[in-house]
Amino acid sequence: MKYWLFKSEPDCFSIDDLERERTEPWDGTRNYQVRNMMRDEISVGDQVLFYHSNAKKETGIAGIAQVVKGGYPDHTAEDPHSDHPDPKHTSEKPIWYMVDVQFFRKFDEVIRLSEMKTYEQLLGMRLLQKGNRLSVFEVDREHFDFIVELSNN
DNA sequence: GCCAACGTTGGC
DNA sequence: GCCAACGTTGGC
Repeated sequence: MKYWLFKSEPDCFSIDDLERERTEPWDGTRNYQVRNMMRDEISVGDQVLFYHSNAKKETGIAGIAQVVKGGYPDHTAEDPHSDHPDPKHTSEKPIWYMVDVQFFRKFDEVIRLSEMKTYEQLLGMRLLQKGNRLSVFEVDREHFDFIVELSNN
């Protein structure tokens, strides 16, 4: 089993939205590195830290989700009215992929980015490295476990 | 709203 | 293949 961090702007889609919907396709990713992970690496049963980026109040990790469907073509790319259409993507030759995630748990309090920066144990996390703009990346188990512990305090 | 750090595009 | 210009991300 692998661990991941998925970023979402809460104004657009938050942990509360996922809790209400229960399961959602993580569509709209238009970055090749993320595409490769969606297509090849993220699989059913993997755990996901749900990160609120660009949040008005609390930027940080808001809860946990679980992958319930592995990579499959992101058909929203075919829809000219979607947020991120791509005419080069077709159902015969898909370019973009997505996975389905299911709500697992919402943290009582968002674990803020500013708080995470204070823990030596998390310094290696990609999230805390300068210039990191990937919206999806793998998380080490130790970092995942540490964050889950923080959420229980 | 500002701006640093990327990623992508396109001319050459 | 290089690289400037442009667009996007995302913290602050």
